Amino acid sequence: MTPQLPYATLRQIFARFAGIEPEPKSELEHVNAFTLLVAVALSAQATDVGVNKATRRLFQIADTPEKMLALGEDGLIEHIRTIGLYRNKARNVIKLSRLLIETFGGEVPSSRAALMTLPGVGRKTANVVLNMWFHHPAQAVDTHIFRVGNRTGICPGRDETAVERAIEDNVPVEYQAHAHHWLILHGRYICTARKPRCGICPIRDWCLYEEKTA
DNA sequence: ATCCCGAGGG
DNA sequence: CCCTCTGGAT
Repeated sequence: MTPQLPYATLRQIFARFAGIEPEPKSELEHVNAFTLLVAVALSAQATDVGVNKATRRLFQIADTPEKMLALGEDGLIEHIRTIGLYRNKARNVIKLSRLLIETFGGEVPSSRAALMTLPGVGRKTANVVLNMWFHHPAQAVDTHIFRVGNRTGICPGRDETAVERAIEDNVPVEYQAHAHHWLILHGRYICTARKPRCGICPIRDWCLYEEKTA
């Protein structure tokens, strides 16, 4: 495994991220807590661009659990057919909407345990909602953060939970609130899975990745 | 470990 | 063609 970069180096790396983008935010479109939850659930193994394309119209029709139930599973499928895994996602969103109404008073719950009782909501999705909506210092580890964390040495770990711990234990506290989105954006546009753009990487000086091609 | 599963890029 | 995209349930 790639060794963990020292604390002093992480300070320099995140100071660099903060200089480039002081207020990094999600590129997932949403209008309230419910639509954020749905958008994040739909984003599993899919691009933000693809999810936004589908939810732009969907959320004009169904931006509450009640309206989502009224739309129904088949109606929902018509909107998200262009997103991968759409059958599982449609079923989960309908069941999740019903559960929100029947068990949580129509509100999105604010604890990780409660969020994870919702169908289609695992630890990663729960942590994104906690971070973005409730401003908890929760570290959601997705495909980008897992790859970037291990490739660079910023937050290495064998599985998602280990990476989550590495962030909590090693990233300077003042940077933890924004760490998630900084790492996401870095992974999406610079440290890409297939052909990382090391030639324009702002943290190249500290990176432990060997293949520093252009 | 496997399945789900379309769009976009290379 | 193959790989990747803010995973989760079985």
